[in-house]
Amino acid sequence: MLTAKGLATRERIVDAAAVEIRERGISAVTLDGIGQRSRTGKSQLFHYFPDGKEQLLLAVAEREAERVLEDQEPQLGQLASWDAWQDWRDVLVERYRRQGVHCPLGVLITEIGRHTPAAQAVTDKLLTQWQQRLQAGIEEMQAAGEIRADVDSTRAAGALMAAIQGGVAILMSSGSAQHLEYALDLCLDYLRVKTS
Amino acid sequence: MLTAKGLATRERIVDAAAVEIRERGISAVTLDGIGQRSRTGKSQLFHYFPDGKEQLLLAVAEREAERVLEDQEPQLGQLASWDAWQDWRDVLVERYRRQGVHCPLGVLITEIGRHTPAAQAVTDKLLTQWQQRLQAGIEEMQAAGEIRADVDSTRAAGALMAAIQGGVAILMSSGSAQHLEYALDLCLDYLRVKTS
DNA sequence: ATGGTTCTGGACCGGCGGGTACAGTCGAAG
DNA sequence: CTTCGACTGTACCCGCCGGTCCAGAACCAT
Repeated sequence: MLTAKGLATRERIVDAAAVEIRERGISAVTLDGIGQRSRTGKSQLFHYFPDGKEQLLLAVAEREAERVLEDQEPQLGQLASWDAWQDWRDVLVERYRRQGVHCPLGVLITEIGRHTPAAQAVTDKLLTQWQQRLQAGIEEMQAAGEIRADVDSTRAAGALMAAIQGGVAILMSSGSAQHLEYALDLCLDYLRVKTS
Repeated sequence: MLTAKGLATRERIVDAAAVEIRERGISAVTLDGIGQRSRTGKSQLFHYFPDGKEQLLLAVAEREAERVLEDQEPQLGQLASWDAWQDWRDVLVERYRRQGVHCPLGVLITEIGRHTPAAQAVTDKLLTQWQQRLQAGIEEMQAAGEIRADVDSTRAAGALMAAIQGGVAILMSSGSAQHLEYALDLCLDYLRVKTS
């Protein structure tokens, strides 16, 4: 089992791993480095994560995935007016602009993502939840007559997801959030169109 | 200098590295593995790439970047009608659907991309060229009266780029090209809108 | 053929990093 | 205060992998 002290240590390790990934990049992350930053050693590390590095990295991925959605609250839950959508857009852009070049989640996924099913599940869950929230917002707007009824909300939400992911990908490699804004705004403009 | 034989060997090495990255993922790529697949040894490897692994990987990245644009020809150069746009879209989706989970370029960039300026330049060049081609196509359509004149071609082309990158990113982690299609189609629908 | 260059094979090295072993220390329950 | 499990520090192991070295084979020009 886990005592309070143990839990705190475990948390310190995950935090340290997350920071280490952000600052040095996934390929430069070492267990020793994580140990040093969290003021622990490999013995603790393997005590809390018996399966070693992979298990630890997975824990970090789960934590980061939760954070992605949390950072969009409360805006993501109140997409019932154009102002609200704009607010959400601004929060999202700002969040990623600040994060800048370092996308711990993306890096984590591309690194361990396609090999282990567990990591893949983390991505799937995040993407699905995110998209559902957007779709719910679109449908709310349709119910209020603000978006044409003939817009396919699944497709639109899916496109929005791709726009976000792509914008962030380009942000990571170029450092500019311009594409993210372009893509987001184009999607929103599309939704705002009154007549097809 | 380089003899014909040497050039062939060099090519074999780059090919082998590209395949190795596709099949095993960047983190599992080793010089020994590349040597084995290309029926060479590390001595040749360092003979043709004195700066070692990084230089080799960069060469692979350059090759893959060129291929990305080549694979879209001739469609990318003839975006002068809606049918042509549709053809381009289909070619793109099919290309990435076939490539499936393995995106050597993306992987390469996220791995060595943000650290070395040389690798960053490869991405920038690809993205810029690609976007310019799209923008030229949009402007051609505008000149022909097929797209509203008040559409900002730079923004639209940028959004299209983000849509593609995001769609591919999701394709890589989920295996489905659905999002890529949604995003592409939404952008094209947006361009097709007659009245704002 | 002969000299010089390019090309190739194979043995070697050094350190880095994930993982293990073990001997403790702490802390709470009885 | 004892006891037992959770917790922690240290030292160690070992396989892997990027990189080096050098001797020799192949190739090319004159």
